[in-house]
Amino acid sequence: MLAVLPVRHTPSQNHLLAALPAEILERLSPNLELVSMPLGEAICESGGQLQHVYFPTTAIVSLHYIMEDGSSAEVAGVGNEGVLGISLFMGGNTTPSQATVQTAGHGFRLKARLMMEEFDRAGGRRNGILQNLFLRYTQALMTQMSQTAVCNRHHSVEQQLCRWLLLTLDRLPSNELTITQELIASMLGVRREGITETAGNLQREGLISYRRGHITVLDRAGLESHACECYRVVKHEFYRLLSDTGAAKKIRINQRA
Amino acid sequence: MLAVLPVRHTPSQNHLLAALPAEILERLSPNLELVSMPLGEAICESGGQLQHVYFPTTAIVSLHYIMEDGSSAEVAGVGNEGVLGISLFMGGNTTPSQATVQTAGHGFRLKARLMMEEFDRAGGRRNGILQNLFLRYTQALMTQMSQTAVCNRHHSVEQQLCRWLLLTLDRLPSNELTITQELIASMLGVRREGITETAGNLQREGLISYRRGHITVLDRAGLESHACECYRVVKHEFYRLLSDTGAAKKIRINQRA
DNA sequence: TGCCTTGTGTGCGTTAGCGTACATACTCAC
DNA sequence: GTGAGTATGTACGCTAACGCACACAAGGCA
Repeated sequence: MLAVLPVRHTPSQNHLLAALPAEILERLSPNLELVSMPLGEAICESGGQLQHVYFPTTAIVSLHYIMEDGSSAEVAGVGNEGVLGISLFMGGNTTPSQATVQTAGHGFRLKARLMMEEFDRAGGRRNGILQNLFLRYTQALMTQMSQTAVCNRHHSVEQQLCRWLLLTLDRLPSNELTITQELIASMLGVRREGITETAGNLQREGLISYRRGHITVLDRAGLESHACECYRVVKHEFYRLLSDTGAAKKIRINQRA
Repeated sequence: MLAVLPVRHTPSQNHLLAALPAEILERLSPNLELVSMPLGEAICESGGQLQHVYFPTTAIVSLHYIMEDGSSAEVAGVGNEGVLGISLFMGGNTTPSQATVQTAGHGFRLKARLMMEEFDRAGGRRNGILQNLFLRYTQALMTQMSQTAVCNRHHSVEQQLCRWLLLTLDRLPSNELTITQELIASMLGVRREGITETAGNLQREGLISYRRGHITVLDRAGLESHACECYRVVKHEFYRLLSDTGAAKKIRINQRA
């Protein structure tokens, strides 16, 4: 087996970091610590004082709530498009929901104190660019939560599974997700058997193929047509609020002007 | 008929405004415009450029999403504890969800520009006190959205109705809500008949009584015991993040120190 | 007063998803 | 290779909530 190459991990694999002006990113970089995020690990937000915020690069984290009777449901996901620990700069320092790694991978973390320094830094004519970006991300996250609420109310398990697969796929480099049906079921808050049946249908229709713990998306467009509008709404809103991956340079130019 | 007495309306009837240090509230007051918010009126956030933010005093506004097929569901409510138009300072300027007055009443509004000036104002050692307060409110709102998602997934219509009644009641001065079962149904995203049946049960148990368009809560504790944990979670989180109604003075003192 | 709109009550049959139980089939570690 | 442990497949009865259809009643307005 070849050695793992951590060299391949760079902060800009996280879109939020990548969208920062070079000046800020350079200032933060020395303090961005590469961490491995194994499946099932609890990331901050679980109750205690927040020590770090996390910027996933290849990992995906699920924000979910576990109820008194043990059942649970995801309210949103966070991958390379976002950041974990927003309750730090939102002022609450924690949330009632849990954050658990749903797809193992890596990410960068930043000490809470440094995050806050940067967040509170006054920028040009407005408050910090980072603050502006992170608040826009937070709004996009709210849209994801709202849409989850609506989706849970009105859409079928099949529609929801398709939505979930697409949202997850969008955070990954390949078209294969490594996850069990059991875990998907607990994210969606439905029975495992429901996922088995639905996944079977999707496979029969040639949209996906899967084997024990692995799902490969064969027909993305097909999945989209089976998904509810929620996928599009969330996607569109993330794009609208955070199409900064390309706009980063513009901001940088404005900043220097 | 006696004349309506708008004199009775003061900004501090809105808890968020009341929690502001006197200095800030005094600065804002001349620009706070008292507005009537009639049932069914659409409040900002519906797509266009945001002109004002709204601070309800006696009105209650529902944030909900209307789907392509016309069905809808509430994702959160905003009453005298909050503010409408957070997407202004969050940077998105609009949201995919709608905001509609669910209980007629009044509120104060503030021009978008003035809101932003105050939001971006650097306070003492940290950024503005107002910013801090409003971001904490936003986090509480996120909790409400998350919990709605979870509740929609797992809880019965009865549990949800109880939760909804309690949350609405907490925003009103009396124990009577003026609303039709039809409207409640569309908020919860369930059939009207489902509400009729459930409300009938609650009435039979002596928890509420109602007549055409009016519901009176008779046994608050009883309702709580029929509601799911979601009510408590949301309530607790609002308290944790915004128990500033009393803390306002403390902040003011700190500010002057 | 009486109409007419709007809200509420009730009764179907239908269905998606649940809970439970158990059978089969991968894979990984040994 | 073999077994243990975990993942997936399938079946069956059950229930909450749905969609629809219609009866009835309350209250505002003429």
